Amino acid sequence: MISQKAKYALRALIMLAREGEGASLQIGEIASGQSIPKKFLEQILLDLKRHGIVVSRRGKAGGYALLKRPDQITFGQVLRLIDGPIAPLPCLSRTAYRRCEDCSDESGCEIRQVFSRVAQSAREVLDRTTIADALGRGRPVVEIETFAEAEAITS
Amino acid sequence: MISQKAKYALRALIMLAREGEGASLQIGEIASGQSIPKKFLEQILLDLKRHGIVVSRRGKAGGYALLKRPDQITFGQVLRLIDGPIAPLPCLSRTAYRRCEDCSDESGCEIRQVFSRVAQSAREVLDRTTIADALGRGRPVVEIETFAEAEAITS
DNA sequence: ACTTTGTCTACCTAGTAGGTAGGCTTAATG
DNA sequence: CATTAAGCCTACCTACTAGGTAGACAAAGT
Repeated sequence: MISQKAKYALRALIMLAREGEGASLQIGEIASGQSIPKKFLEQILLDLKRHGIVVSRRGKAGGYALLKRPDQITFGQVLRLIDGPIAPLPCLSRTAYRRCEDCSDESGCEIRQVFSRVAQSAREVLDRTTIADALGRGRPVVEIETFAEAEAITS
Repeated sequence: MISQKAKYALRALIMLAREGEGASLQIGEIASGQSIPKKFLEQILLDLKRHGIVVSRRGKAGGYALLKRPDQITFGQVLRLIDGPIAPLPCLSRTAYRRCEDCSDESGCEIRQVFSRVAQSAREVLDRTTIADALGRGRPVVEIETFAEAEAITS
């Protein structure tokens, strides 16, 4: 299950993207528009800002706007930065690999083998789908044809 | 991330399956063989028993054995009974559907649409792969379709 | 100055993960 | 029929996390 926080983050980004290029919204507008607790959203946006996805302006008439283009923000990125690794086992994460303590033979681990397929297909969706894709009734997801291309995205 | 408990359950089932048809093992044997805390494993096996996956015999020379055939026990079943729903959103679970509180229009929800693809592919793997599949060095039941997928498995 | 926005730090509460402890029941076996 | 070795059951514990709240401070527009 993805966290409430990640859902809020995605909803906020989608709302900002809908606003159009360069446009900004205030925390309060997003919060009431999406029924997100305002002070909680504050922390989330701050987090997105620290990761360079969004910019803010302070003071009267301040607010938040997207820094990256909607088609350059993937669900995977957002999810990783809010919820942590996507992989179902630490030993399968590319971005935050950790050995399983109790696993003696990683490459022979049957459980790992099965879940590696789950992880792979989850990444395939999440690292390819962008905020822009989610937005319109526009075309779903672009097919990726080469392995190199997939690698580039997954980085 | 799947829980430690689910991993233990799967490892115990795999070990029992390796033992062969009708054969039984004691909690202690499984616990030490797989480095699982014994009293914790006790609870897990009890749970598997209540769900009809495993049978026990009490008293001296007791132990546990598989009740279902290894090819009739899927990873999905085990995961659901230990960790709960597989779906990344409550509103996507088939076995434990729940509306998202704060979602006004479920069918139009962009987040749901994206994650439904993740859920779908996770189910595709987990509900098809059985303990028997995990066992052998034989390849899993599901066809391998993409290069990336093949990469992931051999890695 | 004053007001309205974002920023930062601290804190809170319920629930869960990952176990431990210990008494009770069942069944071989000597 | 007592002993002993297994599973069964209930209770409990500790650390951590999810999902927030609270409130003082800092910048910027008017």
